[in-house]
Amino acid sequence: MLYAEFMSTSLPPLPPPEEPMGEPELLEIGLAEEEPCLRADAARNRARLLEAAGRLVAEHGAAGVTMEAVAAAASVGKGTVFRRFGDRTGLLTALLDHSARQLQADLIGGPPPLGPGAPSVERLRAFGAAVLRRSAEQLDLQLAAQPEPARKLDHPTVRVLTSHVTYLLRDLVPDADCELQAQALMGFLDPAVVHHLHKRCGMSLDRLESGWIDLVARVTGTGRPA
Amino acid sequence: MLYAEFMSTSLPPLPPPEEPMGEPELLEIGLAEEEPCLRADAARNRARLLEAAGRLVAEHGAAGVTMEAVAAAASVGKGTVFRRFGDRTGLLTALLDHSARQLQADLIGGPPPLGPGAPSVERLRAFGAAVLRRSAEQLDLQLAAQPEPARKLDHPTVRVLTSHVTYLLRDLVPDADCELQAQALMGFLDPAVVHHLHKRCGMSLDRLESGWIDLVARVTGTGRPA
DNA sequence: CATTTAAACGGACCTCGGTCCGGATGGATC
DNA sequence: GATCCATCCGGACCGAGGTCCGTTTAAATG
Repeated sequence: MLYAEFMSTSLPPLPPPEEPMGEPELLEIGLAEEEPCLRADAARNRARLLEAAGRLVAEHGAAGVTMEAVAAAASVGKGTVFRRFGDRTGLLTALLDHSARQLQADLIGGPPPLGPGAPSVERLRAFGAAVLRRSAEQLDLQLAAQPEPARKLDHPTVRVLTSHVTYLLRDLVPDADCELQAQALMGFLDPAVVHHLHKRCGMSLDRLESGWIDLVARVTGTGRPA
Repeated sequence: MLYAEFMSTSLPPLPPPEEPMGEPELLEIGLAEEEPCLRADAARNRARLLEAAGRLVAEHGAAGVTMEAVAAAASVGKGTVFRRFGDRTGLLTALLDHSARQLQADLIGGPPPLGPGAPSVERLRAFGAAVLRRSAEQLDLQLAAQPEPARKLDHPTVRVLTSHVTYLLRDLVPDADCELQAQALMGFLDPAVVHHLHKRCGMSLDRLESGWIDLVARVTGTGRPA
């Protein structure tokens, strides 16, 4: 099964989908689809809002990003913020969108070992390292952007990553229940876990990365890397 | 190292503690210590509030448990609810307290395979099954009771369970970084994950339980059970 | 241009979690 | 039983997220 095909059939709504689906070229499968065409003023305000939000994060941390504050900083009405981004989570997620797309692009078409070309085990190891690094960089934003627990795993961005892991696992341990094992692996990369281990318990990122490598080795039954 | 000793030294605040610590008998290590002695009226109100909250959960689900509603239902002032339980999370957690204590007691002193007496690998399998069952029963409450992501893993109740898993892993894979592997295992049992897989994706609890057994086998390097 | 309309705007308004503080009260002390 | 004070009580109050709706405006059409 082709990667793009797998990703597109494994992503859609909850009940596992059926339609075999046609073709690749659908790179940004799981990200907020570009609002097709925004009216000029809307686009301008959207840009203003993102810029204002970014500034607020830089100045006061994610906690300082109040919807009213953002609206004010962008000289825009509060309602506009909600219409454009839905809710606070949506706004914060939009702030992370660039790096999320970058990661996805690297997974799908970047150079090995993250992208295609390397053996699946190595891709899986590189995946964890990349996500760990990315989480560490933007931890407060990542944490603040999480929706309520009941929905966090429904979020397209997360599902794309989980699907990617599932895809790699299918290659490595075809007899296992890869969706479940993928979920277990992803759990380790959850921003909340990274925050707990790294910030609260003071573990180094290197240690977390080693933990990931080890975990991958155990789950896939491959030996530790040389 | 004795279990109680391990649990008590591995639990305290973030920076890994040192003091070797004295002795066992400290069963309820990680649960909200009983407020020593409550004034008569305070105790009465506390009971009323828990009863009212329980009723509201039963009637309208966890989402229907508003602090003001609980206060009203218990014929008590809103401030009283917060003084007693700190915040909404505290109230919901108190509602889960009984079952949490029960689980802890079973782990520490219950019959095998959950309690001591069985081989560690079997205890670990039983642990997952027990947590999975418990989560499934009280999913909405478990989800609603979660504090903000940045703190959820600091919660004593969670730390006790994680420590338990770490303890078992030390016996099974002494050379691994057991704290990290334990965290990975615990991730699979997170209510958010259970909710996603069971409710949203429609996987059966049996399937999740099998996934756990398999995960344990992989992480510990023991074969699948007979 | 004039017209039309879907889309965007903005801020009043609502709810809910959480805080504060002046007043009431349980219970220990004498 | 009178006194005293730590504790508790209650509800006014605040801030932040989220909704609503009457008004404005971009831009497509003729």
